[in-house]
Amino acid sequence: MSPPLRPTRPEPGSAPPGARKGGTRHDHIVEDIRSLIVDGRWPPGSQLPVETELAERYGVSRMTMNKALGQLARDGFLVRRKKSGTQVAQPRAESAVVAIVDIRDEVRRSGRAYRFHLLARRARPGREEDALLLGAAPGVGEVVWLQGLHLADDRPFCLETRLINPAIAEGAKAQDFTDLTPGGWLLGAVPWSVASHRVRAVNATAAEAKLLELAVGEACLEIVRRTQAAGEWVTGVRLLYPGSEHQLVANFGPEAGGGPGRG
Amino acid sequence: MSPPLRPTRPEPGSAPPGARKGGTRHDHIVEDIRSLIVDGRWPPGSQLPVETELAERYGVSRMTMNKALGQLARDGFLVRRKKSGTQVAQPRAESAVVAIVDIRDEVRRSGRAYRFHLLARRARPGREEDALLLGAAPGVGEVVWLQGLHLADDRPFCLETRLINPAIAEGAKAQDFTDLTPGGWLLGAVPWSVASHRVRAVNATAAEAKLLELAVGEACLEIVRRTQAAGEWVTGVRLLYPGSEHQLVANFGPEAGGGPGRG
DNA sequence: CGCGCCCATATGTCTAATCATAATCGGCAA
DNA sequence: TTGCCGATTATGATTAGACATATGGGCGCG
Repeated sequence: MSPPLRPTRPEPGSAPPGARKGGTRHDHIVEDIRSLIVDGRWPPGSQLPVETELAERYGVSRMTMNKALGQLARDGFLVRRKKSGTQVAQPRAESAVVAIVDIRDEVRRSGRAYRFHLLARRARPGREEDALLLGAAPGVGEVVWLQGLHLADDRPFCLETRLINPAIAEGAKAQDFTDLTPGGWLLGAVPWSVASHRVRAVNATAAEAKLLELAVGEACLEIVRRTQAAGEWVTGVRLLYPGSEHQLVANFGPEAGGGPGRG
Repeated sequence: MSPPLRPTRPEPGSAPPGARKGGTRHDHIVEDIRSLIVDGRWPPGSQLPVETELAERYGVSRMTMNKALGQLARDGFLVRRKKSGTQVAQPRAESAVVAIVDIRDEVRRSGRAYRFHLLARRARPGREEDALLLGAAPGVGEVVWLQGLHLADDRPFCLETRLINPAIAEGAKAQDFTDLTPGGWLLGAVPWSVASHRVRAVNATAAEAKLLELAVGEACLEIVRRTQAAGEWVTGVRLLYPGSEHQLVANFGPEAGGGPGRG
């Protein structure tokens, strides 16, 4: 069950108390310990010295050490239990997180020119098939349906099909989406959003293939995002990427922690 | 650009100082403010009272309030800048995180019986094509190559192709994978792992389609995971899911935060 | 009127101290 | 030997106080 060698009381490797140059003290400590763990110098399951001793070794107060250890625990690198002390966490599952980023940023980051081309827009009553995009029936009210193409260097990059709740996102009927993307506009117009995502692989239909300039049946990455605000649905969108064009990438440590920025 | 109504100094809604029942004080405050934000009562961009005032209203010290606000800022709900004070964050991008979970857990959670069927295993010198799975050349040493099928109720669920570094993962040549999955075995045998993931949509080749009992060319979700330990590659794996079978789901708040557990 | 300096201010960080909580360890008794 | 119970101990939470730092706005000078 357990590897042959597993130390029990690791030393805080190369951590001379006065050797930091930038950042705050507990940030420095967090980075130091994180590297010790990721590099394998502190294997999972190994016991850390007690808080007071670590604080002494790093030359900080127990509170500062506590903050650093608490952060590492919150990020999934450490497991802390009363009395038992602090241990390096075991990698729990082959889980990961994948970031889905904004399309415009994505295109621009790849050094290509971004453009959005609105293909169609209609205001119509909600239908039953809309539930596919929204997860639930849109209700009796009117919805705004639209379809557009995200272009990278004027070549198709992603096909967007979207439903907007005009009751919440006013102006959706009037908004000109020739330059601004519906997503970007909504982000500015709607107060808040909680969303759920679904990622699948699908074969391109004839219509989709034509718009994306693909062969019929080519594998595409489908991302469906449903956004809510204050309990009401705001928008449902289906993004279709050619499989050859797009990929989701994640680099991560033990659990999922760390995250994008760190403040 | 901005919504018509946007309060500037919101009140800490239903937060009487003595009305908490469980959890710690700053956890309670975090939950309270989070709900205020998610419910839309504190719209993005609105200014919060200063730390000292909030601390007074909640009946805690500034340190505790600071901890709560710092946590909310770390999770992306708030933006804090010196002098300017604390504001509710604008939803910055249409970004999300998607969790990739362990296959066995995944199958079992869907109520089906899980089984792994090893198709082939070979120990051979590293080749140049292995870089596709590992990101870099495997070096001069020997590698263990294997292919197997994850079955749900004895029907193909996922095709796994894997390379293992036997120098690190000893026993890879001898291990019997008829019941235990290679991924599960590696997690127990190898001390630590840092991994990178890539998710794409691909069309099934003839060989893949036959193994997964699909039509040739059917869209599949491809997940490539490269795992390292102590700077050395441990394993590279390619998981191929039929697009109709598999989907990745994410539910999330404003940025990516919140995460799995919080305690 | 415009530019730049200065300071009030709000957050950021850190400390020492105290109380709370939980879990382990060891002793004691049945 | 076994089981229970309390003492020990390590983390967790919280507080008041102090200093650091950045910055936005006001004020003065050119």
